[in-house]
Amino acid sequence: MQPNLFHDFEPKLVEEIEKSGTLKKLEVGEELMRPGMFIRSIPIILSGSLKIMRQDEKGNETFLYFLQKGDTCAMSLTCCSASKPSNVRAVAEEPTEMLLVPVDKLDVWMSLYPSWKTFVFQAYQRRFEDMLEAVDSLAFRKMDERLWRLLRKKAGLQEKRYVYATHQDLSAELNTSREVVTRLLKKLEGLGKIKTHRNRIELMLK
DNA sequence: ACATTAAGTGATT
DNA sequence: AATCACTTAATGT
Repeated sequence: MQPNLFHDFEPKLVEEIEKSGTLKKLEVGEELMRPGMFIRSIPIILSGSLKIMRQDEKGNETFLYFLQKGDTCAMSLTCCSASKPSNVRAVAEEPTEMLLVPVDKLDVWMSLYPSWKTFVFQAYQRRFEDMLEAVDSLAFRKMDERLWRLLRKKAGLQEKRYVYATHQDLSAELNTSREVVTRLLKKLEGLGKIKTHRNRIELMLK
């Protein structure tokens, strides 16, 4: 085992992990867990990476985050202790090795080893940060809709009108960059929804 | 004609 | 989607 990975664990804890953990290897694309599955052990990634995704009813998947060397699955931690099924899907992004630790050890180690508590805490913190990023990009991918709404709002929701504003102005209102607005406007123009002029946008409300 | 500002583009992360 | 670097087009003086 790689001692460097567990350098801030108490020797005693490392010993326990080695004793109770089982090694598991996944090839690219192999699934570790899917929504609905119950988990009876939590993984600690030794090498490679796992892609964690959320799945909606129709099977559309949205990326949540990657688990890499030294990471553990925050979902597993909560699912395990609450005996709830998984609500995410985990697939190997590359050949991945991990250590599977039985659930029942968690609580014991939690109270026994401060470093384990820290490890778990940090796992949550990192996951949370990654999730925020995912949320951000999701929220921002609605930019085309936000722009279209803004234009209609500025046009006063009336028949064919002009909006007097530069791309810069619009981008400032939407908290995005001028280039993005330019490109989205061009897209809208291609769809025949608007016509662009200098300092002015013409809404084509048929 | 020249300078300034708005708009368009491509590449990169 | 954001940033950067750069080009091109429109406008004002």
